[in-house]
Amino acid sequence: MRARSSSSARAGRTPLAATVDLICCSVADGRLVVLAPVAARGRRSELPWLALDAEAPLESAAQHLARSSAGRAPTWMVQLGAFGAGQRHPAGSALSVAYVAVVPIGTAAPEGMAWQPVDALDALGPRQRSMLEAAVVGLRDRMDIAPVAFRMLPPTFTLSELQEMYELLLGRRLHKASFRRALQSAYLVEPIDEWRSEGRGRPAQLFRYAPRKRRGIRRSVRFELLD
Amino acid sequence: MRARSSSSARAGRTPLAATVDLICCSVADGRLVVLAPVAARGRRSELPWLALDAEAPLESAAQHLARSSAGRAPTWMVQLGAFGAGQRHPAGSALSVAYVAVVPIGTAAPEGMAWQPVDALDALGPRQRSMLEAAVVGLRDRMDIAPVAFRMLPPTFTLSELQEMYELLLGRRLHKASFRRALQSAYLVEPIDEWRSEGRGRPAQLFRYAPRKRRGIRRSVRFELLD
DNA sequence: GAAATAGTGTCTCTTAGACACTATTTC
DNA sequence: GAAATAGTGTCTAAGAGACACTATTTC
Repeated sequence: MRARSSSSARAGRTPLAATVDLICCSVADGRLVVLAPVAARGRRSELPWLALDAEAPLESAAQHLARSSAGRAPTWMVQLGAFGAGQRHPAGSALSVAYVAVVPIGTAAPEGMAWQPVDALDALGPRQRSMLEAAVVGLRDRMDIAPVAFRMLPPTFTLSELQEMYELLLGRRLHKASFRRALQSAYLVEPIDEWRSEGRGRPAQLFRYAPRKRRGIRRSVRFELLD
Repeated sequence: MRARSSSSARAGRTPLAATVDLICCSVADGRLVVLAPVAARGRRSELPWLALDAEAPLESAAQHLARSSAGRAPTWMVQLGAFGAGQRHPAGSALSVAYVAVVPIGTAAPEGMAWQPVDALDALGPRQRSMLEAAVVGLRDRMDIAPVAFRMLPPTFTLSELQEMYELLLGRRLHKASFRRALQSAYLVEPIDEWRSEGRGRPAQLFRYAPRKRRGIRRSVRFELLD
């Protein structure tokens, strides 16, 4: 068979149902959590989704879905990719475009929705399970090039809070002095003239995310292939 | 408006046309090239695509499209994401799922197809142009975690060829000694008992891609945010 | 021998992590 | 003062890039 390319028949002959799905992440009780509608007892859980129509741009649809499920605009969002591939979806759609979004720690879940720890959200359908796994990996992998951790924090935060957020998302402990040194030389935060005392211990200075333009970050070649 | 989640209507009410699109890359004459059907004079160029139906898994559809357009199975392939968003597509589809694939240098284009330098493929439609740009960035960004450069080379190659491939994809020169040192300590290649003489100069030893399992690559935290 | 390409040894500078320390608060 | 948390200075080892060199081929 040689359908080689576009010289074949026009598309549109086989219309299919598609959705935009949302993995909206935040942090609660020191765990990564995801927004999901409260499921009835013993029923399948699912992630928020929206039927996609031909007119609306993907980004708008995702933004709209995020706003309506989280009750506020996400502080960061990115497309994860398309999922389909014979995996069942709650909407019965053939294709789903997944977006991962982030809202700051402490954001309340709207009526009918709840924050579920990502590792405790069992009863998901197969396709949405794949998406959730991709989302967790995706957040971790993008932390070095996108302000994921910052967007999960309130506008002002302490460096310890920032480090804890990094540790949570990366899933491992970090070295305090190294963390601060690297942060310093990246010109990403700016101290504000405010301190916060958290019970015992010396009060911590508050910082704000204020990235300064940096020219040409010239990474060296890295060979971290696993395959 | 509060459609909050899946509690709204079932999807499937608004079926739409979708395609799988392929950005199949290789190298020719020291440039990154992409596979495209030969366009008639003055006509729009386009990238290979395939109408997507509800049954076939995305991966299979992409594999099939790649085989039929390149005349062989790609040596590496990954999904780039979904594109739609009000950008026109040659098939008139509402949604396209893009895959970027790689075949080794020197692969001949099948009848009716041709290798076009990525920076010379002007007359693409808006959606496929976005995909092409995403593909080039995607290849570059994945080089450190996936064997993209290796898959663009024949099974055996010299270290100079490998370095040139890295330089081409990264778009910058690399330091020879550093490159080899890093490669060495990554245990990715294996010398074979064969040398190649390329005209003048000392013959180069041939190598094979033979990654050895490495446990826990523990990258340090990096802050390379641009946003 | 000259030119060209392959491949390596050494030096320096940067940086990540370890360690240990100082600083400031509550009890 | 003890305990707890914030924040820093210094040492060491690893790694990247620069430089210069050796090695092996064709002409």
